[in-house]
Amino acid sequence: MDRKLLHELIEDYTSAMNEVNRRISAIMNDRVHEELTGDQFLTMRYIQKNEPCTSSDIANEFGIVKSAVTAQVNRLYEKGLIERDRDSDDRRIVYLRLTTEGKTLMKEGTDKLYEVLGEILSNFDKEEMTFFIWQLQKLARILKENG
Amino acid sequence: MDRKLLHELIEDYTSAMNEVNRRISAIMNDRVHEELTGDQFLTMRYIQKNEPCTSSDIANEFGIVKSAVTAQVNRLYEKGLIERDRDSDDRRIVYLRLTTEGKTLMKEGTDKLYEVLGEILSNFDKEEMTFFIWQLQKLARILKENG
DNA sequence: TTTAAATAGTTCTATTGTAGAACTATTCAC
DNA sequence: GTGAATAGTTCTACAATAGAACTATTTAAA
Repeated sequence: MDRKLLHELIEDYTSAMNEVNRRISAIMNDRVHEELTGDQFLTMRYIQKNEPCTSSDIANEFGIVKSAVTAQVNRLYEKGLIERDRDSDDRRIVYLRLTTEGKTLMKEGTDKLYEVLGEILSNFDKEEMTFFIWQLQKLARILKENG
Repeated sequence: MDRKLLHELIEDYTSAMNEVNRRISAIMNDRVHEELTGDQFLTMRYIQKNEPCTSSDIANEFGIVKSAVTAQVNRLYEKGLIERDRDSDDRRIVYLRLTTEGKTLMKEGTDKLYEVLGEILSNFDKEEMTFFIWQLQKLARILKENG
C-alpha cells in the first residue's frame, strides 16, 4: 500500500480509537458504574465471569503485575464487594469471589451496561455490528501474535 | 434485534475492545514511546499537531480537568520537552509548544508508530481497513451525540 | 470608571493504578 | 531433605486524576 495513504489511515485509526475510548469511558463512568472506577468494574466483571479466580489470573488477564492486583483487590475487599479464601489443598492460592453485595452491584452494572451500550449499538444494523466486532477480534488476534 | 443476541454482541464487543486496548498500549509502551508514558505521548502528539495550544485545549480534548493537565504539563516541562509562554495581549493564556528536543523525540515516536502500526495493519487490505475506520468514526460520532 | 463576574491557569490534597524489589508461606522436584 | 519454583503481600515511588481554593487577568455591567 502507498506509504502516505497508510500513514493517513494510521492517523485516522488512532484518533478515532482514542475518541471512542475516551467517550466510552466517560459514559461508563456517568451511567454504568457510579460506585466503581472503570478498572474496578473490569476487575469485578472478570471475577463475576471466572469465579472463583486468583490474583494471578487477573494479573495475567489485564497484563499487570501481581502487586498491582493486590492493591486493587484490597480496595474492593474493603468495600465489601469480594471475599477471599485459601485453597485447602494448596494454601498458597487465594480464591476470589463476589460477595452478595458484589453480585448485586454487578447485576445492576451489567443491566445498565446492556441498556447503555444497547442504545448506542442500535445505531448499527446486525450485519454491520457483527462485521465490526469480527474485525476487532481479528485485530486482537493479530496483536496477540505480534506482541 | 433479539435481546439475547444483542447482549452477546455487547459481550463480544467489550471483550474484543478491551483486549485490543490492552495489547495496543503494551506494544506502544515497548516499541513506540520508551521515554514517555502512554498519556504523555498522547499529550505530546496533541501539542505537536495543534501548536501552539493551551492547557484548556488539552483538558477539553482529553476530557480531564485543568489541574490534571497542569500536573502532566509540568512533568513534560521538567523533561525539557515543551515550553510555555504567555500571550502578550491576554496574559492569562499560556501557549504550549514542543522544544527542539520535544520535536526530535516526537519525530522518532511518530516514525516508530507508523512502522509498528503499519506492520500490524498490513494484515488488513485497504478496503477492510477503510471500512473498519469508517465504523470507528461512526461509533465516535454516535458517542459524541449520546454523551 | 469602578466593581463584579468570568476566564486561564496553578497549587494543594487525596485517591487510584501501576511497577519493581524484597519478602513470607507453601509446594514441588530431585 | 534441601533448593527451586510458585502465590501472594508489603513497601516504596511515581503518574494520572478530581476537586476545592487560590492568583492573575480580562470582560461586562452599573
